[in-house]
Amino acid sequence: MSIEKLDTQIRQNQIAQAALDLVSSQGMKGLSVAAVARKVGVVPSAIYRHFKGKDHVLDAVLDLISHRLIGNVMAVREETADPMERLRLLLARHAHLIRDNQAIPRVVFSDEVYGGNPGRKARMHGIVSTYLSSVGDIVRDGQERRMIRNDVDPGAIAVMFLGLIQTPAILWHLSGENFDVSKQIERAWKIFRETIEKS
Amino acid sequence: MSIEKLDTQIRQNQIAQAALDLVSSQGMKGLSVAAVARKVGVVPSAIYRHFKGKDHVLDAVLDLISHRLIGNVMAVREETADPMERLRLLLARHAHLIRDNQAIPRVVFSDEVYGGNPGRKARMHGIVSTYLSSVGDIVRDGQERRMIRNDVDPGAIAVMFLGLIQTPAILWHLSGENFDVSKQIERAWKIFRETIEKS
DNA sequence: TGTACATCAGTGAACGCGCGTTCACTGATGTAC
DNA sequence: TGTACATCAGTGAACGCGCGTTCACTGATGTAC
Repeated sequence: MSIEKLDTQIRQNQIAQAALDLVSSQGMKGLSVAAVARKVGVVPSAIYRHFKGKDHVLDAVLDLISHRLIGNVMAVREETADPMERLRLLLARHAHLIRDNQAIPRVVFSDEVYGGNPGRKARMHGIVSTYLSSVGDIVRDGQERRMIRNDVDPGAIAVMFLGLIQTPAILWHLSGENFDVSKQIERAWKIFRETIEKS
Repeated sequence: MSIEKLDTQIRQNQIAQAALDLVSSQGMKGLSVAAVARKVGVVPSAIYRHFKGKDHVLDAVLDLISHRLIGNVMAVREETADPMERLRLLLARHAHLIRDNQAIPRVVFSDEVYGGNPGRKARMHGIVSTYLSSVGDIVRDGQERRMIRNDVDPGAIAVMFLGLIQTPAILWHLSGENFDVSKQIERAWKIFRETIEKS
């Protein structure tokens, strides 16, 4: 057996990504040190060369999720300057993100963050809050530019916005990936758009 | 130690309720046979007199959740005949339900139903679908009575409706129960109402 | 350019804990006589 | 009304499995000379 050695930094990235993939495909119970190691092509105990323990691997997964969310916001900011268009694109991106990374809802609702370690829960709260703030910023910008009605709180809009995707995402998975997310999102967006757009 | 014997039916109810409470307070990892037994006041192995195994206890929890949801729909149907008012009341009831039973999102997203046993996942899908159908029925009724605009699909409205609650519920928990769910729901409902109401 | 050495990623065996489940038993409860 | 018996809920010890983690080791890699 040829033993290949790689830098800790490379391994950390590989391990975090492998962990995220495992959670996406098999849920939190699929996130075992052994499974991560197998996926990376290494023996379980080798994981401890790069992470202090399983908990730290999970923290790295939170980092990945955080980066994905922030990345989507930055991407739509570059794609267009129109606030309404930014929201529409972000909606589509978020839908894709959750589809590709089913890990996200699973991690958010897992015992490990939802119920366990208070620090991790706070961290997840920070991630979600940051994301909502970004959405709120887009809305506020739209209000200032008189494109979005300004008798509504940007934060409230942001929360509703996120709600547009969550339920379809759940239905999509529960239905065995049969639920038509695109169609639902399209319909919901149409209604949502009329609602908040300045007439 | 005085040994008290109770009917299987009574015990099954006690066990299911204890299990639901445990998940609400400690998450899915708190749902151990030992913990359930302790809560009921019995030794772990006694659980097996009333359930074939832990999986069947979880199934009983699904039953409870299903009944709670259906119960809310039936309740608002009795409270008023006005479709719009029914939706408003259901929204409030659902918010309370999730607050009191944090088990609901945790169970829905748990590996046990979200990823594991396909039968259980299908069952959860049935529960959610039934609930959404009920909401859709209320919407359709409103459309037929010309109180809700009929250029929108009742099902799409139902999904959006559920989305109004889900995100606030998550934020409420992640924030350490600091997020003001009532305020968000109130604002969101106001916007949602204007949107779907026939003008 | 080649060699000796320090560093550290990777290995494999072993551990200990939590937890679901089994099983032979005990003794409370309700019923038939 | 009282007694014998069948039923079955409750007990406690024991098991086996999965899994996170530890530890002494091996040997690949890069560097100093």
